[in-house]
Amino acid sequence: MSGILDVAKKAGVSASTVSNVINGRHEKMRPETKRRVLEAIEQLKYTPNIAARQLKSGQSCSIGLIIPSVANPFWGLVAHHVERAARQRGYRLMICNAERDPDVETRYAEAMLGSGITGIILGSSPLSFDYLRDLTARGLKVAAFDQRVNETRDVITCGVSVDHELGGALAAQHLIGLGHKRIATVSGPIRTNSRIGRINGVRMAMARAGLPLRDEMIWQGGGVAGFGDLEGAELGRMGVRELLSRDDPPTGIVAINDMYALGAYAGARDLGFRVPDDISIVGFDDIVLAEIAQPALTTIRQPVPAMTEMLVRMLVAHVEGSVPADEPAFIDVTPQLIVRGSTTAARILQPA
Amino acid sequence: MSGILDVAKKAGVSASTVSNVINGRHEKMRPETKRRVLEAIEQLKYTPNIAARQLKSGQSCSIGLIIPSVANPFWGLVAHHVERAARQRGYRLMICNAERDPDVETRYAEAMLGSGITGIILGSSPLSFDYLRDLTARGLKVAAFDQRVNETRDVITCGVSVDHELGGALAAQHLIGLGHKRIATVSGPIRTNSRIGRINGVRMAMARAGLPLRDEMIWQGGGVAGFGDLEGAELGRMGVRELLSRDDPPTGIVAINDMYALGAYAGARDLGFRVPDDISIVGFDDIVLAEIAQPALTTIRQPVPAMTEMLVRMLVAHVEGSVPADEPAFIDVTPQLIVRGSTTAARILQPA
DNA sequence: CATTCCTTGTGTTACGTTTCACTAAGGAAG
DNA sequence: CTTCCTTAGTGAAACGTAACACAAGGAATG
Repeated sequence: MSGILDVAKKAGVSASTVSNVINGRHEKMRPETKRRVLEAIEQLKYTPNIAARQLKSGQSCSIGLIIPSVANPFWGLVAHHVERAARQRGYRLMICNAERDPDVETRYAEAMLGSGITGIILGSSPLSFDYLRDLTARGLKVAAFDQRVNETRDVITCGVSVDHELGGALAAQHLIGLGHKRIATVSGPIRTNSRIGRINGVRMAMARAGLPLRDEMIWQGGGVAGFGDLEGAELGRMGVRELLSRDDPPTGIVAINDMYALGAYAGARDLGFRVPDDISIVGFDDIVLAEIAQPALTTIRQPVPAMTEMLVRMLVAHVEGSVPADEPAFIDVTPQLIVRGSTTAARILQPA
Repeated sequence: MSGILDVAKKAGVSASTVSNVINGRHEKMRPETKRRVLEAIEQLKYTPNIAARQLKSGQSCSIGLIIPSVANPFWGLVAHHVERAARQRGYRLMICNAERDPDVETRYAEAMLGSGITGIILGSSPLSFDYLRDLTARGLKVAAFDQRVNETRDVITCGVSVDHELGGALAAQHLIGLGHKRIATVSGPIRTNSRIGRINGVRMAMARAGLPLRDEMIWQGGGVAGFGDLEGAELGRMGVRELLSRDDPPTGIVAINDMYALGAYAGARDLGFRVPDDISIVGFDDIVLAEIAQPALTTIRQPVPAMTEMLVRMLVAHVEGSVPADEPAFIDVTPQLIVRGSTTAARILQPA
């Protein structure tokens, strides 16, 4: 493994000059010198040692992404776009999967900070960010996907989020507009701000239409600590089975995300209900499979490319310390209702 | 940011002793000393600087995973299990997404090697690994998911793979056993060993049954360089639409993976074909959604947890230089046919 | 009592890079 | 001729840690 000194010797210059070449300070030398150095680098197949560079400069040129659950293709899509946005700015992306477990998230964030990554994007939207306070106190910048402007500004640096309330409301309004009166929600643990927001949106829209969202219509399943979406589809299936087995089953379902919605399809089928004839289902996210599913899933789309672009831009600006003061730290984006085949008019005169 | 010297001063010992405490060489000191050091570490909230440690020791305690396409939940599952296996051994996992683009893969591998990661797992199974030869020459150990023992031993350190030929054959045999005679395959670019293997398996099984797999029944779509699975479902849809529009449409489809298979569902529906009544479809991988889909997808399951466990074990052994000579470098695992609802008996007396 | 050994540490160097102050050479201005 | 500026490049000091050789003090041994 050859170092900067070997290159320097071979090119007949000093290590400083080689460093200057590598780091693009070309104006400080003759073209001839630069050419010799580049040639030496080429011949020795020299690659800068990132650890040493980082140790010295404190910069890592990487950002981190902590994903709630790699099993949900939605987060795969997010990762894909975050990576693109980061790469455009010369940053690499380190992806970690924490299954929404604060302990695991803390460990990863700790490891990243320790390895010189000073900016991370957090995909989960926990109720409290207190467990990250130590890290942010030590210089970590945390950008939150799915976190709207709120009282946690001291620990969260910036955030981009779809308006979850609005999204939930759009979903519910769509069902209400189709004549549905008994609407239920299906979710895993409602212990993230995004989920609470979505459910609240449903509740508000229903309230505006004079329909109460009773507690027993908010189906909630799953374990206690660390809840990925690996089982999301399975939970959706269970939830719908249970809801449809009741005396007074709902005719419309708002699933907490598309994985739950696709699971809900299966749960409805298990009991002989047809989607959408017997039960209308709305998802959230608009993953690729939503369009492919049978029937194609009506869902609330999050504009992922735009969101990740903004988030990465803000995070990088903070990491580089070049954040414009007039730029808002938190940005809300608008979700969009995509109507497909999984929703239809409620049957008239449903049995009470 | 406090360093090892601050801790040493606070505990009244030398930096070496602190280092010994951190690295578990507890037998070299009195319990009392150790306690004082730990206390100082606690009070100062000291975390070792990973860059410095790595620079000094050359070890990074991380392995890398280069994923063909984060948009395919199958790779999400793989990432999940690789991460578990790595963590159990004290390694962190750095995940990168390269969309099967050799240039991107090279860049990421380069970045990882430069940052001290000497072992990576490669998810794609390209026809040639030559583009990695430079990296392996510089010390990178590459473990291949999906690569069977072959002539590339000099560049690939170890590998675990499902027997793709067998998997393809199982899929085809299943269809043949159900009376299907016109069987087609649907895939994106057939330019990985895994895809070639799967198609060959189909071909071999058909040949054994006296059925030729004609070239026009091997539908292949997609672009030229870098082909993710983001569009996998869409390609599956297109492929099946085209195949079913022919004069002599197939009655059975083997999709190159589950995403294509789910896309194939949509393609069949687009043309009014019912699955499985009019067309039987077999997938490959067994992603979570395979069971949820309507109808549930018959597919070839890869035993992901076992595969990742073995792969990580072998890779870590090589990285640590403690590889037992008797351990085989390449392991084949057996795929399993999971029969669900997307396949059924071919209609008797199909129109010629 | 002298020697050897063990325990419990310590001091120093090196890892490969960046950065900053500095300089040698050449030219322009006063 | 001197002074000053610019260009092109140098030298050395860090960054925070691990590793190795070594040392002080006491116990065991001959």
